[in-house]
Amino acid sequence: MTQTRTELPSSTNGRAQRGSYKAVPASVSFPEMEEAILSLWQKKDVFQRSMKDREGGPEYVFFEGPPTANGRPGIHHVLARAFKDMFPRYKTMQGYHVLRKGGWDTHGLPVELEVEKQLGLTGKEQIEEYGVGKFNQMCKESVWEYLSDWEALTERMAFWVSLEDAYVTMNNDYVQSLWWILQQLWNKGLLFEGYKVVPYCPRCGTPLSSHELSLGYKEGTIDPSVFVKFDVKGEEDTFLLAWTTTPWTLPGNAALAVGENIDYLKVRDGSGAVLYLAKERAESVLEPGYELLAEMKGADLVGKEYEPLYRFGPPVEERFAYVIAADYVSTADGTGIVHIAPAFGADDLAAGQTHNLPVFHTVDAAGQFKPEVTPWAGQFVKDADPHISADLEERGLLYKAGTYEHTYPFCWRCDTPLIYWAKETWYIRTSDFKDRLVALNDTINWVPDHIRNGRFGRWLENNVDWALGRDRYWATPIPIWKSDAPGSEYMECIGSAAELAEKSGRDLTGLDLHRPYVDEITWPAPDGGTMRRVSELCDVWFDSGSMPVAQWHYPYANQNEWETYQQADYICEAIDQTRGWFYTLHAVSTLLFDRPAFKNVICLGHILAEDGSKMSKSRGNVVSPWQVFAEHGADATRWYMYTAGPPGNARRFSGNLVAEVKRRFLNTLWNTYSFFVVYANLDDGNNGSNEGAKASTASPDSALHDRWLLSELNRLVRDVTSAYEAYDVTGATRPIADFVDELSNWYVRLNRRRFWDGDPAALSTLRHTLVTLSKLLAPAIPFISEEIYQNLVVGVEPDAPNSVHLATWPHMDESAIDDQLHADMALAQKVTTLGRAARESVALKVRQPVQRVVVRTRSEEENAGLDRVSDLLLTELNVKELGFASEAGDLVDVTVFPLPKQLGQKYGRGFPVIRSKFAELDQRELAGRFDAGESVTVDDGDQAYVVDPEDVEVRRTPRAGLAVAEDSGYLVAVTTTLTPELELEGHARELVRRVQQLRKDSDLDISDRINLALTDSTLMSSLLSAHKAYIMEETLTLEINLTSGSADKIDGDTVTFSLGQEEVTVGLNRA
RNA sequence: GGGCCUGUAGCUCAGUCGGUUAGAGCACUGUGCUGAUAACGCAGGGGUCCGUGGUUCGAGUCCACGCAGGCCCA
Repeated sequence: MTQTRTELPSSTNGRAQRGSYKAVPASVSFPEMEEAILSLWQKKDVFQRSMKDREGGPEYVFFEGPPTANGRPGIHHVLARAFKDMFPRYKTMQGYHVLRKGGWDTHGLPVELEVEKQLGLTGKEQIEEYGVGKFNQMCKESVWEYLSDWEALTERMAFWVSLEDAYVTMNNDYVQSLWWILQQLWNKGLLFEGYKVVPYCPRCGTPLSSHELSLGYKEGTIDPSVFVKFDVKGEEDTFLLAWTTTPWTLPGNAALAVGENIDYLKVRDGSGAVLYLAKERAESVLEPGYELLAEMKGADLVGKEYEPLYRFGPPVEERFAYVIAADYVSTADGTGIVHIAPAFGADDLAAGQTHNLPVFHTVDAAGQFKPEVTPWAGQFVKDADPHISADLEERGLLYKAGTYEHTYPFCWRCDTPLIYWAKETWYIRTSDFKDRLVALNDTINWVPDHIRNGRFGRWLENNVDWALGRDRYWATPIPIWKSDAPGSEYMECIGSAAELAEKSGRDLTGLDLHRPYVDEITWPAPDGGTMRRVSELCDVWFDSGSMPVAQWHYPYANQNEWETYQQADYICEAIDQTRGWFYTLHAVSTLLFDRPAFKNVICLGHILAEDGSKMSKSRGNVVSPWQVFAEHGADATRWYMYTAGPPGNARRFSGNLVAEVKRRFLNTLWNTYSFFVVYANLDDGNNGSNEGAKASTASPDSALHDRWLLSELNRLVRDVTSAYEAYDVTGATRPIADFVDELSNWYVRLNRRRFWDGDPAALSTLRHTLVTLSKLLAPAIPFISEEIYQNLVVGVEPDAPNSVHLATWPHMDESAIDDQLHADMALAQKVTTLGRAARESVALKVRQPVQRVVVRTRSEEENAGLDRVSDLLLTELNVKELGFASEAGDLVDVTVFPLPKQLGQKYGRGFPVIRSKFAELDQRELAGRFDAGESVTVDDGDQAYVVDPEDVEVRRTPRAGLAVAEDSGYLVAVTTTLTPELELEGHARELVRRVQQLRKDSDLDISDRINLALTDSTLMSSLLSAHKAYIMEETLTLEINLTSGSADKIDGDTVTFSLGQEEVTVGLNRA
């Protein structure tokens, strides 16, 4: 509040600064201006100071989701970085200290693949041959391939983040923090080895990554299709019918799954056997001639037990061979009853975990049946398929068999069909924390809101244990050492390099905590074996999800920093991170600290090409950020990102779309700013001949306009601030664009005369508005806001902070907000628009004054409001008097409009009755009764409805001699008859306009004085006798000479045009 | 196959608690404009509010079932 007052002295602020602003060109190259601002920031060290100056203030914590620098940054990174940048800037201006520590993600498969490509290697065998040490060294270097691109782009778009201080996930300090976290989990018993179903190549003996998997899908693969009968216990000759294309998984069967809400049938087939299957599948699966016995829901089948097809190996304790419900069961193919083999399908394994089913791991690492599967031991599983079918057929358990054509994955390297196969790997037991994960998520502010209980919430509700292990090379080694003594289960989890040194009794200073070096560290196990590291590495998502801890090398250093920065106020990434970074941050924080890692998160949609298609290299529709910055600037790009639509939606992007916001918003802002500087810099010498005009600025209207603008400005501060507080980015930006439009096309346009006259109140109001805007815009468009602030504030106020990004956020001055004035002015704008439309309809140009405007509003209050701004309205519409339709007597048609909201809520189904009854009545009489404050009762024979005056709107429509325009209950009419006086005034204005245009065309300075020569006529002499002073004053004319006779006697720059019925020539000479 | 999101004018998007005739910008056409503005004002054409059914006096808005597109997973 103090701020508002100090910056708005009523006296001489605008005047005092005349000539003191840097001249501003009307058109500007934003990219060039931005480059200049970048070096200004550099010179003044503004970014560092924006953090340093706020030390001691409350902390606002931002976490940077680390990108990988081994790919080139694209426009989608600009999107994310624009949104990341905004809130730290806002909070800094609010007085918070915001540390902006950067980060880099450096491990993982993409890095390895890049290096494999460089070295021409294909596959793990070749990597091992090449040497893991050398390979990882290459990875370590490859990580920084595009670092300079990232740094340059980050700077150019003004994303303020400390890259020199960034955390790097591959550094030993970082890795040791990860080890510490794993040791914490280990101590809590949350790390365990279990099965994970992976796509597996039995020939290569290796799982495939999803990336490799996608290389090898083949359409039209032919596989067996068998329908198997599972004998239901306790029901004579009755079977559950299930379908599979992988008979070799049947010895691993542990259960059958149905969909709870799917309809099932019990039928008797031709052979007399009774079968269960889904109703929807019966027609296509069953041989014709079956008999329907019963119909039931899947839920009714749950729990039924059946005879296992096979019993290999030792007996198991767990209950199995019964029907469970699973929501992934469908009736798109098969029988609606799904065979569950936990060792051979990801869904199967998850269902098995849920129901505590045994995992029958019947297949070895070579894809062959294990010895206990006696009939087919040692056979490759795919080769065993026909034998298994034959066996079932023999036992009467095969309903039918055939082939099935589908898309199936093959090894991209050796073309062997892949199998889905349960591999032992390390897990984090997150599923134990499912309830906490869900409960803590409920406290997070998600933008958009639906992610919380939608995509993210559902993902948490279906939480399965986090498969942490990876069989690769370039990632954080899992720090578990295991005794190699036969049969030994002795293991230790190591939390730091120092601990490892102590265990091994070696000096490990300088040891690179990656493969193969950590694998070389061993020590004797207590049980006589040797402690060796397990072979696996961590999922790289564990790296980034652990950054709150690991970016500080906690707990081995920086305890204070950790205390301060352990929980983020704000993070922001794209929607694909729900199962990536958002999840891993949340999981690590929940398991370790039982609290969320972040309080607010903006989840961005993806960027699409201009036509809505995906942006990809192969389509050739990728937009380079550099090109857009060079053409339109970073501010324009950022502003487009913020305003184009809700952040969670996918947004289309192209240079054209950015060009549009630049033109519409940034240019308008810039021109308003440039306008201000031009007039604020005009020197006093210009005003000698303007004394008369100057007096007019003292009209009460000027105070009204200033009050209105300041009221709007403070409303804007209020709305933008609360939008920022709610992480509502469109709410924090779009209203500013609307405001700037009003500022330029309403306030400035209506008050041009005052600026010309140097009215201090107008200048100081506009300056205050522009300065406030520069602050409100600083977090969004850091360059232009800085440019404006530098000129309007730093240049003239030596004590002010010397960057807008070091300034404090504007305070809202509640006392300046006048809601009534807001409503009055909005109504005036509405009426002005309608009035112009009315003029348009009879081709009455605004320059031609008319006598009277008649307005119909929706209430008496609105009439009063319009009355308060009537001067303005009369000027805008160029009319002499304002009247209201209610006073117009017989000149109006009257209708009574029943208001649906009021009457609908009162009478419900009675509303249409009232409406039709009213339509039948005499409108003038009906209106008269309501006008008199009476209530009117209508009766439909059953019920009487009382309608009060406030339930209706009486609409009066002017008739004769008026031009009319109407919209949503408002109506504006203007008189169309012109008196000679009105016509003459119109001519005077026309003449002035022509002279002004001539001045412009003659390249005169706006303050040059002129002499005019005019062709003489009767019209001209009456025009001059009535309006000479006006014409001279408006056009800065010192002398007017009338020339009789031919127009070519007139010298100087001339223009000829028709005025009324006459041809007129004007000649202009500089005085 | 599952989950989440989106669908409103040729394009980009608003649309409050269900309530008066569904709006804005761009583009197009016409026209106007008194000295910042490659700007602005006004008008015109342009709508199956994705579809079907339901709830309601009343549905772009609420419910159900579909369709299309996007994303994530399988």
